[in-house]
Amino acid sequence: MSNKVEPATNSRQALSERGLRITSQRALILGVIQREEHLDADEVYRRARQKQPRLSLSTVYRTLQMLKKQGLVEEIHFDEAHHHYQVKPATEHHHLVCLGCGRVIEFKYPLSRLVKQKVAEAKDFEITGSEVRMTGYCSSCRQKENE
Amino acid sequence: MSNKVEPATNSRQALSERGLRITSQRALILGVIQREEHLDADEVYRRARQKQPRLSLSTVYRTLQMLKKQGLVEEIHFDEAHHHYQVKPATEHHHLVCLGCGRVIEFKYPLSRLVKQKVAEAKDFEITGSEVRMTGYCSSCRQKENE
DNA sequence: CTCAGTGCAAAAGCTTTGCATAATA
DNA sequence: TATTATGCAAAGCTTTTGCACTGAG
Repeated sequence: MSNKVEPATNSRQALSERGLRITSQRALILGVIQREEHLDADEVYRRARQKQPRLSLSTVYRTLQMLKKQGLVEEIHFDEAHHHYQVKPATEHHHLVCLGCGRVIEFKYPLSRLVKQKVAEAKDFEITGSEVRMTGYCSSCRQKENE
Repeated sequence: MSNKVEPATNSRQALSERGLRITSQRALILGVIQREEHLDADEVYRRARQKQPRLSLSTVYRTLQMLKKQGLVEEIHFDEAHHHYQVKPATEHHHLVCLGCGRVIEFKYPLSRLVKQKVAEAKDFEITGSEVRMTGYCSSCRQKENE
């Protein structure tokens, strides 16, 4: 009950505490990625432009990069040539990427906390983010192959 | 003792079994990535060109992509805009990427076999590759920050 | 001999950057 | 008002592709 705060509020606070300005563009972009997970830059752009048509793609890139640097957003890597973004999720989940159809399936991965701790200790490394990404073939793609 | 074969031989076999030609370029590229881990395409290119100056960068990209499709090579994703490659390692290891200095630290991760099995069952997914990537700050970067 | 693979050059993304303008604190 | 952030356009990267030629099988 103590630190259950509206995430948008949280992020705004984090920004202004660090002397960063809260512009309408940043608020909008933050809203978009809070509403929907692992969008790429262009998808964020297209959604945001519906509310603010003069928004530029460079602002999207700059904002995403800034949020990443501030630790508010994670960059995730599917098999493609570009990056996807998500606000740091409260309940950690990771990704299964199908090499056949490109579909991305999420899975919860509760062991990671333990693993993180062990790795952090062993390597004297402060871990701020983690991504588990597995590739393979989903059931429907395997079926197709056997026809 | 039974299936401990020279990896290069292994890969060549795998290719010819699938009706793919073994050209001097492919042999060379395979050799390069067997000798050194997580190189990016351009690094592979530069090393390979020392032995075969007429090699083209497109061939490197095409070969790496083909080897990935054949499951002989894994694509790994550091924080940069391009991909790195490694032959599928016998002893699985993953990566810790320092956001301060960019250094990449490897770590062994024995739990993954178990996790893979569980995830594969739960999601009905055939897993062919996995990558665990953690980001954060290494000890020397943390020290610098506290000075 | 045939067709898969290569080299070259050009195209096609995604992402970054310079600079003048606009907006926040 | 003093900066910081934005928009636009152009540049910069990595990666992909078309096409004629070469070489493995």
